[in-house]
Amino acid sequence: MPDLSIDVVAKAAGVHRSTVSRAFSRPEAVKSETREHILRVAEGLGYTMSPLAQALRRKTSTFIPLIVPDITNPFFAELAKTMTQAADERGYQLLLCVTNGDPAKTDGYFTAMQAMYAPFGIVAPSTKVDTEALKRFDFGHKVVVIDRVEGDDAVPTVTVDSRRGIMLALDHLHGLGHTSIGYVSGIAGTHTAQDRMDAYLELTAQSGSTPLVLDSGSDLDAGTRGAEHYLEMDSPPTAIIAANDMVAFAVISALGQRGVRVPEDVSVIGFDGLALGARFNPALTTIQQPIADMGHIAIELAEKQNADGSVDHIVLEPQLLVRGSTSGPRK
Amino acid sequence: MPDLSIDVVAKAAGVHRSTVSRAFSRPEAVKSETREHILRVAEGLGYTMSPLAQALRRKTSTFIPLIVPDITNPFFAELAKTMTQAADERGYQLLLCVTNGDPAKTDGYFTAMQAMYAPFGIVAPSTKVDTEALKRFDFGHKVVVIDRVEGDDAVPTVTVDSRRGIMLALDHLHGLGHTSIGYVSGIAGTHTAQDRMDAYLELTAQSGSTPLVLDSGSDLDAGTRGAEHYLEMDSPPTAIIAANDMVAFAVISALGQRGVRVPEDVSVIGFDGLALGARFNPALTTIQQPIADMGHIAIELAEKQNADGSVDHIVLEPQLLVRGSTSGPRK
DNA sequence: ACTGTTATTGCAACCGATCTCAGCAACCGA
DNA sequence: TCGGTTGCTGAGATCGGTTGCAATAACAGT
Repeated sequence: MPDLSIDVVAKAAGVHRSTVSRAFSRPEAVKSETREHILRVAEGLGYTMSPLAQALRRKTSTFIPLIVPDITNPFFAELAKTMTQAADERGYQLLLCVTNGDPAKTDGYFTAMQAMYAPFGIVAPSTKVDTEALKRFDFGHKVVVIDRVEGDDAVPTVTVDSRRGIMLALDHLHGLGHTSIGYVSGIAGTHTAQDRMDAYLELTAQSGSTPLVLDSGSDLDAGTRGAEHYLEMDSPPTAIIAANDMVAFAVISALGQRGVRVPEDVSVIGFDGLALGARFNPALTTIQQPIADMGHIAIELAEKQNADGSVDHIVLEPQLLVRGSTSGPRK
Repeated sequence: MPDLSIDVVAKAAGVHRSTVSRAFSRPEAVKSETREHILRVAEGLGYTMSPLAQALRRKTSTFIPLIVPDITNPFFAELAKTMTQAADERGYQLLLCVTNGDPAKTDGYFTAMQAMYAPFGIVAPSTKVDTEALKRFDFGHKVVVIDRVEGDDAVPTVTVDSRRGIMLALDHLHGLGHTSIGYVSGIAGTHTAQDRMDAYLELTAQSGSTPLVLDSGSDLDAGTRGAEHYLEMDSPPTAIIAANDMVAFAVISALGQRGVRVPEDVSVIGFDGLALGARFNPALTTIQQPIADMGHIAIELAEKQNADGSVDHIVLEPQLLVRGSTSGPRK
């Protein structure tokens, strides 16, 4: 592969390299006739521009980092999927950055993205986002966060309406005849997690029942602990809301190991709407987040911010997805 | 952030930029005194080298693409996780490339990685790898494949011993007293999938039983179809081997919806050893692949190939992981 | 025919490093 | 003291593009 630089194309097409450059990146600045000729020649040679060289000169690249705590978590995986899609639809390349919840790594990724002239980045946090920390890196580099942030200021966000989601879950369960409904958090740290829990607490109280938090831990073992807690109770709830699908899986699994059946003995509803839920045993009833939309919107927000400086906060509507893990309470 | 180039550091340290360059990338070529001074100054300014500029000049970067068909599949997610880890332990940045099984995209990613001077790439395929296609891009760019390849030649691979895995599963099931054992493929395309199925077929025949393939489709609905097939049988098998964990999940879920219980009515064993399996209902017995090892080894193989041109084919040992989805056959 | 646009294209500096080559000082043995 | 290493640093070309500016061509208007 004879090194294919812009100059060899230029020579082959009989023009100067700046013309080739323009033919690619500013088509309207070149006579259409010439442009087509150049493009044809380039095509023939199998030439593509070097994103590196471009980025270096332009001081802006097409690398966009997606910072997630754990790609193993299907929620982030689905997010990553739709985002890679959305990204390369627009000519970006997604850089997957996995932090394992380590803030130091997050910082590292930020400086790296800075150095690579990333036009912006997407953060799906596992902790409350430190807006100040973000600002430190905000010299021309924008970030959009997939979570709510405190103070509502400089950084665009996209989230789903947690309260509305919990309300949907509660309504569904009430409609089925449940009156005693427990909650397992299993996630903590993000504002979203907080919001879901708060919504549960408030809405339950409002409806006259007493909230019943089976576990508020932040790891996946919350499922196990929640199940144990459930078993110890004199009159356990007839339904359980899990803060997200993964926790719901864990709860059902732990319950199952102890002989409690879902939904026969207790209904369980999750929150996320993972594709995986459809293959669970039983298929999981859940509050579905429009993950695909979130990915696209995150990128749109970032581009919009870059273009006109506007900072939006998009809140999406969740949807109830009824599958097999909920039913009427046992008499 | 006053643009921090190598020149400003050079000026600040009172040396030429080439000395700064050497201080970073070839420390032994600079008087230790000078070097330390430079490093100190750089540190003070908060300077880091531009990976872009480096790559452009050196014609080799630290970007390493990981090409997977679907990050939503937990197997690839776990792989991606350990690989990002392994990658940035060695100073690389992993570029996640999701193909959705589209070979055209794979091609696109290859040319992109070529353009970015990636020192090598990792491919976890969803189809039989076309070695020839790889070669087209092999001008200085190496690839390691997470699957077996035909012909065994120029490309390094890492896989687990499929036959051994199936043997482990079969032994476990036999030990439990099962004699009639079915198989659901649910994946197809890769050599690995082929190998697992072949191993099942052979080993079953060898032990005198007749193989019983419930479904050999390649999508996840194989689970559903397999379950239906199972239900239609006069004397269904007492145990089922699924070609991978995801399919096992699907099978158990589909079976559950039709009132068949695992492991009471039928035992199911998966293949992969996903962390998720521990949270399934019931927790999934499975053949565990050493995914973390695979990630590290893949990178090592690539580096080794770059260094001394050697092409290795590593075959790892799978392990039986007994959890709750298998038990003795019902009388 | 002459001057004032406007459309195209070439020139050359520049982005932030790396690397070969050359220069220079200190050091070595004779 | 002198030629011959050896060690360290500076110069300047180069990687593959981009872009402001100048040059030329083409086209109007009068």
